[in-house]
Amino acid sequence: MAEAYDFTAVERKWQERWASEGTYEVAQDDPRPAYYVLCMYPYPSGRAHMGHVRNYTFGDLIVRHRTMNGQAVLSPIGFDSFGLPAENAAIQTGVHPRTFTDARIEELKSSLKAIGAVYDWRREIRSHDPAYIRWNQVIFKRFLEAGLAYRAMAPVNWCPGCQTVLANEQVLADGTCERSGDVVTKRDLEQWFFRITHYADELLAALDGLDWPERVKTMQRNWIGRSEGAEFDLAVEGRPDLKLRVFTTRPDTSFGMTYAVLAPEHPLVAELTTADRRPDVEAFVERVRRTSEIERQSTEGPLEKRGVFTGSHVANPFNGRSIPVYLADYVLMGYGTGAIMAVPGEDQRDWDFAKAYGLPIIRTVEPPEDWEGEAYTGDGPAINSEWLDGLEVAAAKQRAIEWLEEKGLGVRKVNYRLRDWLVSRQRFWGCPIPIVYCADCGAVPVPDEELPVLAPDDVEFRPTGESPLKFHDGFRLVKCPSCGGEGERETDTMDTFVDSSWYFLRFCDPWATDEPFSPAAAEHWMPVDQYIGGIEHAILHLLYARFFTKALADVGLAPAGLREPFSRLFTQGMVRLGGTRMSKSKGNLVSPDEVLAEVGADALRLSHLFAGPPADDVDWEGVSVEGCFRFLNRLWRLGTGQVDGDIGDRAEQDADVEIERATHRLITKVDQDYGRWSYNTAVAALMEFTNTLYEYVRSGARRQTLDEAFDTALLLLAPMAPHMTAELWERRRGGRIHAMSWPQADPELARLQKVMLIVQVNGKVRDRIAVDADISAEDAEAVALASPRVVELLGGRQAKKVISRPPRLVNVVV
RNA sequence: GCCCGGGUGGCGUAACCGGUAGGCGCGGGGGGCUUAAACCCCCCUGAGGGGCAACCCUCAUGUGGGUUCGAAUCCCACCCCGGGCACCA
Repeated sequence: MAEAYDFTAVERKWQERWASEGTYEVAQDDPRPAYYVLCMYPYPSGRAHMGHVRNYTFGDLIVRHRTMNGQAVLSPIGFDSFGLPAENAAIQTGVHPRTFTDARIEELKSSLKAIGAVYDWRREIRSHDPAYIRWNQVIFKRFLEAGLAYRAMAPVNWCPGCQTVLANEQVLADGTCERSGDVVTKRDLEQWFFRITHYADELLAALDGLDWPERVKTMQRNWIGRSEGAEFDLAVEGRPDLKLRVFTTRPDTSFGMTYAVLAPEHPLVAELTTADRRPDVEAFVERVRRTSEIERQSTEGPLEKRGVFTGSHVANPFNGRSIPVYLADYVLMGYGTGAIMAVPGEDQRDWDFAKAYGLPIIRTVEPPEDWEGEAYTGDGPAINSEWLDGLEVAAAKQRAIEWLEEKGLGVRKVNYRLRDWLVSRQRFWGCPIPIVYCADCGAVPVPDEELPVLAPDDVEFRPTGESPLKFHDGFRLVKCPSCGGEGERETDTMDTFVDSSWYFLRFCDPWATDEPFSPAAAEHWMPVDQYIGGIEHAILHLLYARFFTKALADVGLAPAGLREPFSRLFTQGMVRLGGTRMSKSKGNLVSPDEVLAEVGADALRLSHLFAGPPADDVDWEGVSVEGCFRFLNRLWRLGTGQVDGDIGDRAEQDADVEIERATHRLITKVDQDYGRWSYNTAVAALMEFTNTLYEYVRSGARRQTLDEAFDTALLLLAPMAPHMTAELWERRRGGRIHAMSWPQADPELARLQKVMLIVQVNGKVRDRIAVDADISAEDAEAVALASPRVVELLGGRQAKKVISRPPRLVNVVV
């Protein structure tokens, strides 16, 4: 029966079975403990790429592993199906984005099935599904009612490539668009925002309790950027009607302020500019306005050109001293009050500016004696600060804030770098914002019973860069829901990150028709126990989803106690090729389909798992598909009796007991590895074990021992290579391997009984002696000293010291 | 500049709590099977040296120091690679 493994037939057979038997469909009333595994909502870009395969292999493996461990595992999937590529395709080909998108979804679905990933397909979600759109719009309205959504005029990020505005999170540090790479410009537009800043403190504090990679948490902390300090007013000299409010994190250094600075966009600029300074100031403001955001953000450029004196002076409330007011491009209107007090002694930027403009510098913190730098930002006693003198920084801060509050001059204040989330997008292929504008009533929400607001199909896609909705009168011109007068529909759609901010909740109850999801279902499944995705979403998606979860709980749509969506997050590494990221534009894609055709799904999955630690990037060039394929075929031959050797029934001998013991050690090892995401070493252990079984068969095996050992290995491998293990199990034992219980190691059997004792002399290995695993320190020492090698090396000398660490090691020091 | 990761054979990786560095796989070499090749099976494979041999010795985990009986692992300094943040007052 020399039957080669026919992966094509076996994979098809089992994929059909898993689907037809509904193996991974779960219900809320399942008595087993609930467990929720989720891979990040994929954008349907067609056939899966290697990054997808890696991601979904991990996800699928966990689903199967947890199920074998007796849990009711919720494993849903859906498609983040709104977005620009479909709209761009429509402009190029005239095909409607829905047609385009649905075709891509089918491709991705068939890819997922082809790698053997299993889901509760009944729960599938698509963002562009009218039912999903409806609940998106309802959520928008609830946020609006709760004050968590609002419309405001603001200088916003405009991406000329995407022809839409972007959220701050979607603009990279270099001022380019996260999606298209175009340079983002600023525009003043009236747009819709979500008040994510309302949750700034909670979003920050709750990070501590999350089992997430520290790297991701740090990135979120930086992004939220909390800083504590004080806000207070500076009286404008000669203008009792004006005050200049500043924010500082260092109120303790206030006695050292020697000038103040406004952002060029500050509303008081005109008021504070004196007649003789006006030409210079206006020229400066004009120049800054023309400067691109990137240039302005860069630290480059001569400081002399980056500021200008206004001609006005303000009073330092701490000592009444008069200080000049400047404008500088490095002060940002969007943060704090858009104005600062400058303390060059303790802030390097202020120091540099003071040097450039010949402004005085007063130190208010005593630097260490060996201090050779310029501005000193470290700890130390206050100096030159009257009643703060001698206090350390933290105490001086508190004292200064108390003083400001006592005198009614200012308040303690916390500021965040985080801005509200701009959700308007001037695009067609997204969820319409359910608002009608009326000359009399203003912005009126569309009544719930009229939802969803759906984009019309009879639109023409033209490369004008503007949303076709703007030119579709049938869509745009409507009656005001409030007064019945002439109204105009909002033609902007929502950021697609809105869709991915609550899909994991909808998965709990995708059948709900009266609400986005039933709170009871969310209560049952949420939070997601294991979330898996790429590090690239560290800020964007993961921060938005956290905000949504809190906001939905607060508006009563989600359980009140549900504050965080993802208890545990795993961020897998990227798949690269030849050192660079695989991408369509680079033309360096390795298609999973080709690999699938050559070696099948199990070998492809194992290749990803074996390639290295899941959190690390992998270079596909170094991935050994062959090795995994060979391993599977070796396993197949062993499992189907195609290995030469002597297998018979007999009484148990020492060699058999050794195999039994090795089997239990394998269980311990592999089980541990599953628990710590160390699949590469789990695969290595299974390979090693298979090699051991080959030797065992060659040297004469006891049938029962071999079968138990082999079947245990199959069980351990079942989550990783589901097709072959299912087939072998059915042939050998009958039934479904994935319905079996996860093997349990017998600790007594797993324990080694004989160990190699390493004998060192002066830290160098000089002998190895087999000893009992439970040998005492004294016995180990005696054995070691009796070793001929040791006796020889000692040459009659007395050991100065003997370190005995049974059962592994004895070190003889002479 | 600051904050995280990471530098181990020809390559990808392993070594979990300071205790045999190199397990697994790739690649390479040798042998078997075969008319032949592929597949498959077995053995060898860090570098250098010694021995007829079983074996033995020395060196080796980015570099340089340190702690320790003992360091890939801990500490200090430095170099290189990857990632994040970077006028946020």
